[in-house]
Amino acid sequence: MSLAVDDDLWSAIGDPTRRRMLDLLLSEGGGTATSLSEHLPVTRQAVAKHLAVLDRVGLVHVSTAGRERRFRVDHARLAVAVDQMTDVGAAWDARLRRIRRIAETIQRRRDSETEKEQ
Amino acid sequence: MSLAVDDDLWSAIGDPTRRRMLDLLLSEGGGTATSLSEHLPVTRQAVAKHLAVLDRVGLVHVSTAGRERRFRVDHARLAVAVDQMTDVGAAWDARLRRIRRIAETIQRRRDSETEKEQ
DNA sequence: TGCTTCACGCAACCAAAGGTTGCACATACC
DNA sequence: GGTATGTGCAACCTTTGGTTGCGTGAAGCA
Repeated sequence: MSLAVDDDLWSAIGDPTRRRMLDLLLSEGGGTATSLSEHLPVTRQAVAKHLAVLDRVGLVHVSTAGRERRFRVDHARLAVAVDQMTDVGAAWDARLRRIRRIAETIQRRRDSETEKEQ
Repeated sequence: MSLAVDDDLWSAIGDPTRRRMLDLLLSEGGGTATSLSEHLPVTRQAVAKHLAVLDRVGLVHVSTAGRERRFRVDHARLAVAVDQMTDVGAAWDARLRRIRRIAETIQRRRDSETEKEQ
């Protein structure tokens, strides 16, 4: 059960605004702080801070073109993040499934015992 | 592509400490603020605050027994959270997959054109 | 009964994160 | 040159995750 999750990467995609930013960057094939802020309920400065966070954990990369700074998603890195999410989800799912199975076993055993008593 | 994620629920499981708390509560079938804090690198008070957050979004429930307040995981609610994680992961995975497929198509087209030129 | 122990809750306080406004600066465009 | 626009930087505010300190009430024991 490899719950060795990269907390930095996880908390980077944990923020709702940053998740939406990644969505936008993916669907539009890149963007700037200004262009992203136009599709989000926060200011350009807030977006810029989030982009800095995403850049620090390697989820996006910058390329300066004139007075623009265009960001695009690092697909490989995002894939790693997706894997981590899937892993955590699968681990919990398995655990819940196991607990339920045990509960059902106990219930069956109890049923058969009341049957004997009758 | 239902990216209608419950931000409260998501950010509840977004915190690393809270994720570990849920792990502990699941594996030990419940616990108190004090018992959890013994397995975590934070104080009982910090754990208590996290438990309040988890309680607010319905991921755990309390039952008072004497001077103890025992918490246990709401399995159904956690399953919802797991579903959301899986959904987001699947959405991004699909998007990455589609982009890669398009890129490959373009590459193939380019290859066949250079072939013609020769 | 009375004293001690232990789980909790509450309040004050602190640092980091997410957000805002305001302003200075550089590049593009007329 | 002058104006518009994309950025960066700084100050500031609020929320959140964390701490310490202290008061209280139920359990357990002399």
